[in-house]
Amino acid sequence: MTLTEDHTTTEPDSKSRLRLWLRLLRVTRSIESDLREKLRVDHATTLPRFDVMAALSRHRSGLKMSELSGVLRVSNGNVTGIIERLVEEGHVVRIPVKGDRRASAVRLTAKGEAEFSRQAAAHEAWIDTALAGLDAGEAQDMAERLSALMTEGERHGA
Amino acid sequence: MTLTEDHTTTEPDSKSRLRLWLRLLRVTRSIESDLREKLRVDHATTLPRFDVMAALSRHRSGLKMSELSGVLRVSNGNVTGIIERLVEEGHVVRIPVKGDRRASAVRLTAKGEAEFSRQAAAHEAWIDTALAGLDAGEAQDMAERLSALMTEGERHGA
DNA sequence: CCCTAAAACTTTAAGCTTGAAATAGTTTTG
DNA sequence: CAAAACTATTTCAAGCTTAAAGTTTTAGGG
Repeated sequence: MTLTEDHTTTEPDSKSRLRLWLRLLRVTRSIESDLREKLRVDHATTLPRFDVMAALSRHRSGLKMSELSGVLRVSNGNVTGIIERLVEEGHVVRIPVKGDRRASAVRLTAKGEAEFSRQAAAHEAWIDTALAGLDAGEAQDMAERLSALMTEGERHGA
Repeated sequence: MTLTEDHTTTEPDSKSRLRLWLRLLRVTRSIESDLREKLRVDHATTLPRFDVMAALSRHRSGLKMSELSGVLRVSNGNVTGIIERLVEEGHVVRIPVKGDRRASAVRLTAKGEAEFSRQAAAHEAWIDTALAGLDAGEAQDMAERLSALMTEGERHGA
């Protein structure tokens, strides 16, 4: 169907895509795994906890549990457990939602905010190192192609 | 330091890289999550199980437990549990390693091979759909950049 | 031979994750 | 207004994941 078809070997596009997928998986898993280790060793935390704090950091006024699981695209029950630990650590507080006794919202404490800014700085520096092999132009280029993918797929009502 | 620096806004490269990282994470997580669901619903299995079977499918003569965890880059204990379930399902068998009573190797059964080829076909088709937004050229391009990243980082002795 | 170090695994504790079932509180309807 | 339908969240069971500790076997000296 494509005009740029190679009629000699004619490897189906699905092969290139599969290869890309495997590489995508390898790269993100590798970086993610290093990231987890850094968070564990240097900050005594985990990636899921970091993700939750990042979300709360972008919403200083707090988020309801359901909003949080919506933003992070994870299950409700999942968030319950993570918040439980963040509350124990004193990084997050629960606040009742006025007018609805079923719901409760969560917000970073001062301690949580302070801790998160340290973590976020380290995180950004670390990602910069991990992706140092790409210059800003390449990075932007890839980011655009990826977001094109996302809007096309349009899954999960992103 | 770069010659292509923009002296007006001068956003640091780390910002582009961070954005790329977040998008990378979003895309792979989204696809992975759909993949998990497909495997669960259509094939009554999980991504880790699929990964193990894929590795064994590429090594028909079998792999020792340690080789398997090496190939998959996961911990030893992890593989133990997954193999346990694959054995229960009859998709994999353990074979003693002659000359070393500590070790044991694993291999796909006939049933395992048959089941895996069904799964692999569905998997490739599904990835093809998920990445349909990229043509073969773009896919190859991205794949190359990613592998450059991997060899540079050279982490975990890849 | 014996003793110690290393190797190949398995087990364990703790945390993440999901989908499904259970709770509790709200809203809609007849 | 009471029953039914719906929402927000938690609880549960099962599986994945890791690091650390424990087991069994092998390999190397002495």
